[in-house]
Amino acid sequence: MPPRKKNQTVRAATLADVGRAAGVSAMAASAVLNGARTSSRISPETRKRILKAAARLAYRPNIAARALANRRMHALGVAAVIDASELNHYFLEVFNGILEAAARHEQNTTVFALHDWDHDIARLHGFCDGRIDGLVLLAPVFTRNKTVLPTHTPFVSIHANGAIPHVVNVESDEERGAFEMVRHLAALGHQRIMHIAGPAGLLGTTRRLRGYKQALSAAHLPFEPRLVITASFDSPSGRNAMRDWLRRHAGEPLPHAVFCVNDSVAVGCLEALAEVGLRVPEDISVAGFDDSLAARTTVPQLTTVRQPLRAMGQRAVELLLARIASDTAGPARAGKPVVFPVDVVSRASVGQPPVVGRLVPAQS
Amino acid sequence: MPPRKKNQTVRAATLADVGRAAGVSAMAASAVLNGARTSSRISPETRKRILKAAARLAYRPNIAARALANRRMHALGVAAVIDASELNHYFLEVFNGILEAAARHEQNTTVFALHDWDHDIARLHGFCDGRIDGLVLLAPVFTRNKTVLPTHTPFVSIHANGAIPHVVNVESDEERGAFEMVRHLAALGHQRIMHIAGPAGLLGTTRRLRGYKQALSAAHLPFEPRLVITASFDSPSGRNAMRDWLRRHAGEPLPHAVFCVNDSVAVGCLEALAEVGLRVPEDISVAGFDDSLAARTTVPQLTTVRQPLRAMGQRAVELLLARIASDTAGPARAGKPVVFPVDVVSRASVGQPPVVGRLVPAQS
DNA sequence: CTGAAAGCGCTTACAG
DNA sequence: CTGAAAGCGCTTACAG
Repeated sequence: MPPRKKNQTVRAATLADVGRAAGVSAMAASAVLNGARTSSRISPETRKRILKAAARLAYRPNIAARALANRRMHALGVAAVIDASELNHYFLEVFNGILEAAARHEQNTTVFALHDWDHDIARLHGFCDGRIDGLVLLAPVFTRNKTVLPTHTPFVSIHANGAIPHVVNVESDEERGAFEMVRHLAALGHQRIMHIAGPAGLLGTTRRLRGYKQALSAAHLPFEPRLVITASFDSPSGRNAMRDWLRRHAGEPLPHAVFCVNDSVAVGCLEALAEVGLRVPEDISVAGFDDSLAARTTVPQLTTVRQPLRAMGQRAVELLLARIASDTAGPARAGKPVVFPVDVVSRASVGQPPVVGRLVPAQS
Repeated sequence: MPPRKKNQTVRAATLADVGRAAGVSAMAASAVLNGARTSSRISPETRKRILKAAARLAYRPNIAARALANRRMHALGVAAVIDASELNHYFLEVFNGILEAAARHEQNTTVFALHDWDHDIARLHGFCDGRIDGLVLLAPVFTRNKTVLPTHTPFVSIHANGAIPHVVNVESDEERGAFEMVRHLAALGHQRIMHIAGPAGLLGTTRRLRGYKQALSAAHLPFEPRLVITASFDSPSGRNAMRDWLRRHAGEPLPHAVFCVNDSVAVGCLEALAEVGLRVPEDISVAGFDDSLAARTTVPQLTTVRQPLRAMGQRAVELLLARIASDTAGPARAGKPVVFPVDVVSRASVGQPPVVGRLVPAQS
């Protein structure tokens, strides 16, 4: 019986090994292989010898050692809550942007999954232990008065739910997005425009509601409080909210359109309308916000507001790298958020209002 | 004018700093703060002094230094192609599982985004430079004969498209999933069951097709080659494939059901059917595979095959950690893939076959 | 119970 | 053009 191949992990080659093999110092090898300093200081022949030895030994620089010597990990962190299935698409888009930008700048990306921002603040501190050079906070929601962030690490946030001291926030013009959408609906002739708002107290909810109100006023449409209802950010809550409203208002005039706080809620809204036999957009139009994956897979596809999530992720990384390079964890340009524009994306869920006003169907 | 607050990043405190502040050696501080070795070797009072000093200085261990000393980064890598929007949901689910398991074992997770497995093999080598202790290959597709993976790093793959030497693969029983789905359709009375297959040459395509054929045969249904068409894994290709087929077979008997290679293709199939006025599931049933996000947002929702993606991600991490602990990069249990069971998830897109056989509608 | 020493693998000055 | 030395911040033996 042949001896079993053990295939034990062999110690990886070091610069010293390479130097020895090439008959030079580890230093010379360093200059050639990882040389920040011009490797022109090494003679061409020596250089070739070193390169050959490195190839033969399959030399790979040890990142930890380099990081220790340089005091830079060339790694960025991303802290996010990503369990909630409803945020998946949001996370993925932004995350892709982050990865792209990080890769372009030869930075690693480490992901820290949180469950709850307030609760996990200690873990957040734990991440800032030299393994990353800076941290992107993805949609952080700190509700406590004074949340203390680690001081030795530069931060950038995306869609922060409120200003965080010393942290630049990357956000989109949600208020304008809501405004444009509702203006779009009004321009099509919709007059009774309903809004399914998000949970109270969140910045996104407030901004989108504000845009809705302003657009109504700009279109000289009355603001009717009973046309504003509340949901969470997920589709079941959207479905329930809409279902509920329909039940209570049977026999009354049907809204011409519903502007939902996000796409998931809009999906729930579509379901509730389908349940009572209302057709979208023939009987009633529905609009969302986010342009998530869901927006393109519903039937009909959702008219919605698109935020340039990928670009926002990229921008966050660039801001963060600038912050790291400038070596300040402090308020480089704090308080001045970077705001991205948004677009209305027209799809099939929004059409003309019906010529003959419809009523809310009686429930079975 | 007050002097501008510069807020320069101050050097983070080290063990030496803490030791000095507490009047002990760095070593004593190490034992108390990061102590693998019982910190009982430090007297309670000293211990308290050290803890207090550490808190005052906001001491954080430097991960790079620790990694260098330990030769272990406590970090895992995940290499994946994640741009393709169609893989998003797949990636997210698995990734969540990976993050959970990694966090449970106090491991970091670093993501390496690839564009193409064959092409990026050099970058893959580049990642294995001491920054991670092991690497999860997510759905790798190597098409070259001999792909050489780095030798000093343990690997685990998920859904590898073919065996990779020395790498344990975590996969699901796709063949059985396809079999069960088609058997389910046949049991409902569907006889003419169409299959929209994936691109040729991929393992997933082959396995699902094989399950389809076996189920037909088990149900004593004839295998009709013209009922098998090919698409990619995305919905536009699914739509086109179905559209095309309908166009060519106008006036012929309509299939009772369509089993699609994945949910995205099923979404495209739904669209093509809707275009010609066919109702799902009244006129024809449609089934997918994957139970992706799309499966729950279509109208009607998709009957599909669920793979336990999250659990598979977790398992991959556990296998990888075992491999790392055993300190072998070699074939610990190579060649023996870990196979997860799959389930048929019943939703509204599959119903009874129509009592009166329908014909493929003539195209406008 | 505690400390001085050596080493992890790399860099960056500083000498030749 | 090249090398010996010191240091990044932590650990792990080894002495007291």
